[in-house]
Amino acid sequence: MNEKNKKFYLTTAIPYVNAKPHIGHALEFVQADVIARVHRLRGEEVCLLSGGDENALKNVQAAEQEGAPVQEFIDRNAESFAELARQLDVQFDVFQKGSDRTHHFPSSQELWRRCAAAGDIYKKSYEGLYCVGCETFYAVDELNGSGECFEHPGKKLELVAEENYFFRLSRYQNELIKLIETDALAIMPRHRKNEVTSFLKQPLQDISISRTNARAKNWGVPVPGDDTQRIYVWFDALNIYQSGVGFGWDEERYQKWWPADAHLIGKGILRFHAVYWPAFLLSAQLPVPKALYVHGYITIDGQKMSKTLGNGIDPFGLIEKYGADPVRYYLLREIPSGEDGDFSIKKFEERYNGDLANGLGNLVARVATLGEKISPISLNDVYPKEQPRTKVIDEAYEKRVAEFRLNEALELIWGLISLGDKNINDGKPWAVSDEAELRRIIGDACHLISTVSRLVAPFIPETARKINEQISVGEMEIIIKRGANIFPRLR
RNA sequence: GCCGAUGUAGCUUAAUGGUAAAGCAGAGCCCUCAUAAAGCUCGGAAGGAGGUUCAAUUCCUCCCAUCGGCACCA
Repeated sequence: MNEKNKKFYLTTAIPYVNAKPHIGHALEFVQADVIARVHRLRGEEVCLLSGGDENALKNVQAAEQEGAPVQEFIDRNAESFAELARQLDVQFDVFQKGSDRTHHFPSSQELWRRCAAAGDIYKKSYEGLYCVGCETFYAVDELNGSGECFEHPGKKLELVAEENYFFRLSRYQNELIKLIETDALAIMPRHRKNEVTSFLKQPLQDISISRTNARAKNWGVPVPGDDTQRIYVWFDALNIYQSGVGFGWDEERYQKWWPADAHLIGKGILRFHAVYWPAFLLSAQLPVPKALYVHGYITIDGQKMSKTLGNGIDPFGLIEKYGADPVRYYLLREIPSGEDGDFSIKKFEERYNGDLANGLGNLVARVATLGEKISPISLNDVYPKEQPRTKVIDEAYEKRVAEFRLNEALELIWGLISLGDKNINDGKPWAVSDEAELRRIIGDACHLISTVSRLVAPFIPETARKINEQISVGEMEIIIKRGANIFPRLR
């Protein structure tokens, strides 16, 4: 296989930047980073994209509430997301902002024009109950007993008719079903795919893809050829996946990267990615993404994250206290990749002490101490006996990553660590006086550790680097140098 | 309410139509190279009720609980 020339284009969801990032964003960033690093280590050319959904009305409202100019507000929040990525050691190749007028605006307008050219965009008037206080539309069942919104009781809602542009989603129903059933657009985990296919059994209704300037507060991408309307945020935000790699402004770049090999998203936005987005692309006669990886949500101490409970965990504080790798490790190991998971400081510290300090860190420390005296060890003196086992684990690992079961990939690696500890206990190198025998035992352990380091590298890159500083298996010899404990035990 | 998913040891996760596996936590033993680390042993589980089957944790039905979606809200 010629993997050297393969490209791999992965995206995170585009967070809307009306507030600072929380631990859920950290989860998604880290998961994406691991997948990207795995492909990079295979020698593929990788592009990992994130960005900011900045054209949403919520951003405008949040900015107003704070009394800040909208652009300034979203720039500040978007920067906070980018900063989180940096602190987590997450390497984004592109961070595409939705408010970028140079690249993103023309790109979204191009997508619009293509859909319009296909005859899939038409005007229709829409009627709804509008609360002036909230400046949003409400459905009847969202209102209280007297037909008023909960935020502004006593205030009558207005029946507002508005003319918007609609997208002929209904036209793509059959194509979408085929796409998803055949896994041309693969959705993982499996039950998320079922959710979408069952939704697609219902007749699809066309969706509105614009807002009047008044409702959009003159914020967002203008509709091509109609400056009284703005493009609806979802039509626009999804296109960040394309605008970030050149669609509408750099054809060569676009051809190189598109279609995306995978979009990593949270379960709450599955429909937009599995139905609306491919439909827009089909209409525009553009390739659709190949896969969706869907993760769950994080609870804190078993409870939903909520502002009113104030139980949010600040990812920045966590990284500052424990370091990036332990945070990455927890999110990747404790949270099943495609499911909901829980975060608590107690569990975090248990994972840290159990897996990182007593497990990985301790194994490296004991081998480094035992081996330093006889370093360097010539590879001629070593026959790595765990090689066959390593190979099996290697294959299983690849499979778990491809299936978006990152937590299980880590579980496999920790099995190898356990084996390393057991081999040392059995070999009792501290009691061995025969030097050849000692070299054999220690060399073996070093081989195993270097495998662990290689496998663990996409997950906890800084740790892999630290391991290699202490134990490095080269072409000819193994060099061992005892250093500081990689994960000092907590307490 | 409708549609869907999930429910396995104290916790986090596996596998499986035929004796339910692992890690952490707990108890005991043991080693001493290592971060009062490691290793070994032990106890401990399938939400509830039915059904299909020689046999169900696995397939089906119902109920309960949790979660998600129910479309122009990101």
